[in-house]
Amino acid sequence: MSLEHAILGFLREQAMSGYDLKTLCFDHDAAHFWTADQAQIYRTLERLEARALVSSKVRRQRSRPDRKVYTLTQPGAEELDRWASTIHPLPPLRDPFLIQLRFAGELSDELLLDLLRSHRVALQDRLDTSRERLGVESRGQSREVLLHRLTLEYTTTVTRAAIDWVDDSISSIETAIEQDRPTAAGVQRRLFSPRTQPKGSAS
Amino acid sequence: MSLEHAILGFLREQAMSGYDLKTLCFDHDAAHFWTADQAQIYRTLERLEARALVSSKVRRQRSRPDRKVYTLTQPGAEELDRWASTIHPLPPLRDPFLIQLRFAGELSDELLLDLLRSHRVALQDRLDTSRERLGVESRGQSREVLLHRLTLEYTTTVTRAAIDWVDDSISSIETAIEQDRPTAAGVQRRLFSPRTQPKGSAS
DNA sequence: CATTGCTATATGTCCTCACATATACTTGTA
DNA sequence: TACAAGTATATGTGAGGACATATAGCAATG
Repeated sequence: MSLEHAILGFLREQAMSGYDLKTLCFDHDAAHFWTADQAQIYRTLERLEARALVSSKVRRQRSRPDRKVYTLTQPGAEELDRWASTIHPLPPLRDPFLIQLRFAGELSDELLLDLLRSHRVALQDRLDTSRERLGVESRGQSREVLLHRLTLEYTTTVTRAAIDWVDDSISSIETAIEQDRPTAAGVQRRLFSPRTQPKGSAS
Repeated sequence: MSLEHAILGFLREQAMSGYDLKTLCFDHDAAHFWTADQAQIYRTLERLEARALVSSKVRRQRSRPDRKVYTLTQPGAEELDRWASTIHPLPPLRDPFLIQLRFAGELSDELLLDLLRSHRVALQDRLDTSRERLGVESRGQSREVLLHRLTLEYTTTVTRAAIDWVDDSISSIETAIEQDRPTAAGVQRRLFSPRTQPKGSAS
């Protein structure tokens, strides 16, 4: 499981509590390539401890709830290395926006374009965030920092490409709408408008 | 749910059985942006019928098992339109390969590069497949065909970008390895090798 | 003094998805 | 004639993940 190994990876870098993993690691470091909610992290830690891949000890704190600090064990480190050196099959793409686009045939032209424009805004926001992090977090030449930088560059590269695709798609659709419009002779050359739109001169 | 609406979308285009949805739609048409196994499709159809978004009738066949053909109902069409015109939040990126890369710090240089090269092969295969489909399936100017083409172009664009990223990453790592090598003076300038590698002159 | 917010862990529940298996009849092949 | 492969639907089960809620003490704010 990916989450299990992500946790093992973070614990290799530093012994931590579940709370730290959530707030420091999954909400920040790994936020651009993997998310996990708190319940999931705690239950995964339990499972990892049951399998002796991590161990925990409670550290009492005055004026704070106790912390359960998890440490990577030797078997845990071995499992992480084994997993990290295994070639895993590429999981299939899975994008709900493409379902939406694929079946947007009945939408009005304006609604369809709005959908794409909103998608672009969301992607641009993601791009801005990852670029900002690239500038701030990627100083240094250690192997760890380089690998971390590469994951951030992945997000920026792929998101940039997605934005380009949105722009091209908007252009394609606008062109199709243009060609669909009545020409000077008032003849509808191509039926691009959705079927729910008026089709001829009726109404 | 995305799968529900994908099924509604396919049924709007053509009344079909669960078997058809699996073999004709999800294994081909939608394979580049959403996959679904057979059990999932059948159970989703049951749920959709219980909510009256689709209706079914059994068509007896000689020399074949009966077919349960599903048709989109009016409420189903309305639900599809409603969903398709709603702006949905962008789901977070989620890529197991980036976890692997992020925690590949202990791997040998060669293993790390092999991982990236294998990933590149898998991506190239995906790119070839989607390009081929773009050439074959995207003839025509109807709105449906255009939208379908756009989804295929998404896959090619984003996959192409991912391949470029892999290539850049391989270069970055090779450069780092190069800089890590002992210089003419035999001095290790930078610790790029993983910690499990020999660190100094010990043994 | 009351409320909100932060630190910290834990549990319940539901949904989606994946994998395996069962059934049943037919056609094509060895 | 036996076996595999195709057509077609259905069920069992478990993993992974999302959301909500509970508990509990302390700090800061109004």
